[in-house]
Amino acid sequence: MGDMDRLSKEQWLDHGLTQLAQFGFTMLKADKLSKSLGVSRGSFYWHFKDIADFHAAVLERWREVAVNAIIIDIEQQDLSAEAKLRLLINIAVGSPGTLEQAIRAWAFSDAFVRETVATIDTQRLAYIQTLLQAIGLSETMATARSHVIYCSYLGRMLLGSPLLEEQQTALIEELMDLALSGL
Amino acid sequence: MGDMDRLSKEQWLDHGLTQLAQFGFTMLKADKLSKSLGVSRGSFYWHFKDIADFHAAVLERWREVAVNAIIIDIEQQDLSAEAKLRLLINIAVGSPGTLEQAIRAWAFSDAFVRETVATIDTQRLAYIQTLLQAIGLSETMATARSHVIYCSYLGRMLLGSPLLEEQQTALIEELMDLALSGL
DNA sequence: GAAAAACCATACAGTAGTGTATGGTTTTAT
DNA sequence: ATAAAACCATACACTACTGTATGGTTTTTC
Repeated sequence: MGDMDRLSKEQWLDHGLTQLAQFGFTMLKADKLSKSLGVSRGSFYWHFKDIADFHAAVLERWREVAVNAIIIDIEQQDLSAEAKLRLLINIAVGSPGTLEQAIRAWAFSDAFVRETVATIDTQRLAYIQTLLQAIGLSETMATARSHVIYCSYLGRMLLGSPLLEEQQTALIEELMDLALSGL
Repeated sequence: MGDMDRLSKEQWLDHGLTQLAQFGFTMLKADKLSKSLGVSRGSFYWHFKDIADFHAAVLERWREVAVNAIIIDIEQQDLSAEAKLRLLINIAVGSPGTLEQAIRAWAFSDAFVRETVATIDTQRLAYIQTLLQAIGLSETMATARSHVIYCSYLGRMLLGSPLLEEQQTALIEELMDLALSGL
C-alpha cells in the first residue's frame, strides 16, 4: 500500500494553509515548510517552480476550498433564500477564522493577495445581496445590508476572542436580525 | 541652525510607522529602513539595541499617538457624553486606517504585537462603554453595543475601499444610530 | 523487467538581513 | 579650546532563505 512518505502537490498546499493559519505568511518559505514536513527543499522545488508559484497556488486553493466550495454547496441544497442565508452565516461564524485573518494579514504586504481578497469580498457581498433580494429586499436595501452584515462578520473575526457556543448562536441571531429587520 | 541630516530616535520611529502603514511590517528591517532614509545601518544600531528593540519602540509610539492621545484629547474637552462619542467616531472613521490595518496584520505574525493590540482593543471597548453608560445605557447594554460599534468600525476598515466624503458621514450616522437606538 | 516518470537528497552559489567592531565627524558642554 | 557625547560610515562575520544542478530512489507504465 506504499509508505506514504512521499508528498503530493495537494499535501504541500494543505500544509501551507495550515502553517499560514497558525503562524502567518512569514512561515510560507521553502526551507521552513520543508523542515516542518520533514523533507528537503528538493521536494518543494520539484512540485513548484519557485516561491511565487507556491504562493499563488496556496491562494488559489484557499479560494476553492474556503469560498467557492461553500457557495456551491449551499446552492446545491433545496432551501429557501432565508434558510440559505442562515446556513451561510452558520458556516461563516462556525469556522475558526484564523485562516481568513492570516490571508488578510498577508494581503496587506502583497499586492497580488490583496487583489484576490478584494475579488473574494465582492463575490461574497454579491452572493449575500442576491440572497437578500430573494428574501424580498429591494436592490438598494440589499446592497446596504449585505455590507453591514459582512462588515460585522469581519469585525468580529478581527476582534477574535474565540467565541463560546452560546455567543456563536447569539451572533448568528444578531446577523439574521440585521438582515431581516423590517419584513 | 544645523543641517538636519542627522536623525533622532523619533524620526526613526516615525519613519518606521510610515513604512509600516505603506508596505507592511516586512519593511521593518534595519537595512531597508536605512536605505529609505538615506543613511547607513550604523545610525540604526546607534539608536536601537537591535531589531526587537526597534519593533517594541514603534509599537509603543503607535500606542501613544494613535490611541492614548485621542482619548486624552477627547476627555479634555468639555462635551456631553454623546458629543464625545460622536467626536470619537468622527476621528476613527476619518483617519485613514491603513496604519491600524498594518498593525493588525503584523499582530498575526508576532505574539507581542498581538498582546498589545488585544489590550488596546479592551481599552477602546472600555472607553466606548463608559461613554454609552454616561449617555444612559445599562451596563450590559453598553457592553453589548460597544462591541457592535467597535466591530462594525473594524470591519469597515478591513473591507477598506477608501470611503468618500458622503459615505463617511453616512457611516458615522449609522454607528451613532447603533449606539443610541431606543433612547 | 526495462524504460520512463515521479519524487527526494545533497551540494553549490547567490542574495538579504542581522549584529559587532572600529574609527570618523559633528555637536554640545565646560 | 578641548573633552565628551552624539551620530554615522564601513568592513567583517554570521544566519536565513532562494534557486539550480546533479544524482539517487521509488513507482508506474508498457
